[in-house]
Amino acid sequence: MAYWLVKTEPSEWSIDDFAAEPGRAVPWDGVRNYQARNFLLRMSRGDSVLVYHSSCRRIGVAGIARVVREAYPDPSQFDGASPYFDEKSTREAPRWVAVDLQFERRLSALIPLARIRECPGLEEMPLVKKGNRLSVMPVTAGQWERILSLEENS
DNA sequence: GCCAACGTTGGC
DNA sequence: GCCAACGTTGGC
Repeated sequence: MAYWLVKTEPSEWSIDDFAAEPGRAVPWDGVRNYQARNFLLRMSRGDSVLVYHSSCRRIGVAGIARVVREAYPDPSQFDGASPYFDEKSTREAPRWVAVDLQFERRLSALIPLARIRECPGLEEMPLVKKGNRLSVMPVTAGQWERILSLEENS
């Protein structure tokens, strides 16, 4: 059992969208960064995922999802009508993968990025490092515990 | 809207 | 293989 964090712009897909269809396996597609892709490849069914809202008014961790399908070729890379189309990708050798995530729960209150920055023990998260742009990242068990303790203290 | 930081591209 | 130019990310 491993822990992860994924970023999403809530205007595209938010924790509310997850909550609206709690039983659905939601394809987490459109990841077009090799480092992030490599983390998707390492996800296992049953892993827990923090859902983080970025580029919005209330930035922070909003909820938790679960991996329900491990990495498979991201269909959007073959779709000429998709913004995620990649002309250099082939079905024989796909470049990009998706996983499926399922809603687990909302946090009782969103944990703002500023609080995560302040929290001792979370300094090493790529999320809070200067210039970070990684949209899929691993979370250690200790970091997971600390983040969820911020939920209790809110 | 601004801008720093980063990844990718492409000429050489 | 280097590196400048460019486009994108993402907090503020």
